[in-house]
Amino acid sequence: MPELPEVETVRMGLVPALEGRIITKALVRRADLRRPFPPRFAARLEGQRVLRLTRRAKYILADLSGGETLVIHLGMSGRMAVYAKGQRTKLGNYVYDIGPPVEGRHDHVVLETDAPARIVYTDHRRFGLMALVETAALDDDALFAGLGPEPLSPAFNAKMLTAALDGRRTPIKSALLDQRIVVGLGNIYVAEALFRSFISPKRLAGSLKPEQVAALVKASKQVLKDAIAKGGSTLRDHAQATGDPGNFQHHFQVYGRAGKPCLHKGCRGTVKRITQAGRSSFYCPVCQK
DNA sequence: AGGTCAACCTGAGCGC
DNA sequence: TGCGCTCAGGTTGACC
Repeated sequence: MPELPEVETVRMGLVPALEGRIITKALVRRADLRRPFPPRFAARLEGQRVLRLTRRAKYILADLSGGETLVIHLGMSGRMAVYAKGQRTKLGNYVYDIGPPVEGRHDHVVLETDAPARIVYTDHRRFGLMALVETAALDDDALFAGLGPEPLSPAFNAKMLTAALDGRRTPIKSALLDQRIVVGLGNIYVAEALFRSFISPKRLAGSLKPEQVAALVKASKQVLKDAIAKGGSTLRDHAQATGDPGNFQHHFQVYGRAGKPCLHKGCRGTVKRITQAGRSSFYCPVCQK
């Protein structure tokens, strides 16, 4: 599912239910996702107050009053949905109501807070993860050490990206997916950012001209901002914390548009789909060089 | 060292 | 109705 805009959308939706609230109950319905849940996971969450809810890369971070941070990754298909007390919400095939513990087959974690609210983590592919890390040592944890800068921060700029791409013989598509270079971009937004900057995904990372690097930085920031404003992109699984789908999929300019006309003004090209590093890339061979 | 690729897992969609 | 195949917002470890 989620690249930065989807994770950020979910995080913002969780704030009213979690930030400043006490986790009154935690239910963990299986032993693992992509990795095992931490030992005594539910017990370490219950009674904790969530001091703040932030995001780093594609991880949601909940700093807890006891000094640990709950780290959540949504993998490819993870969702987190909030149900306020007394509110009935239809999500997929299931109807939830706070009170009776009715969950679907892939609802792996349920948190309740004194908001009051119930938060349900759903992930049918189980590529997500949850971890507990000492807040003070967060940056040193293996999950975060070595991550590149946040794409929407000033730390992600042309100078920095030029240095990171220097000498790299991997396609620019692969380089941008590498979270050690810059975090948050995934298959969709890399395609969109390259399209907006007229750069072919096949170009070797180290071969970009300075003005192309600058354009890529600018386009990356802009497409991520645009997508956040639309609640992210829903292909299949992404949902905002309300359960509603995102809207940015209606604004894709190349992703998923193979065989359709290039949308760049004056370009008569046709969008092409190729496979790079085992994943689909979409681009216009005519105007993306 | 740097780069590519399969593996993790389930479900949806398609052709036959 | 069902089977087999392909594909899907990510990350990682094994391999060249």
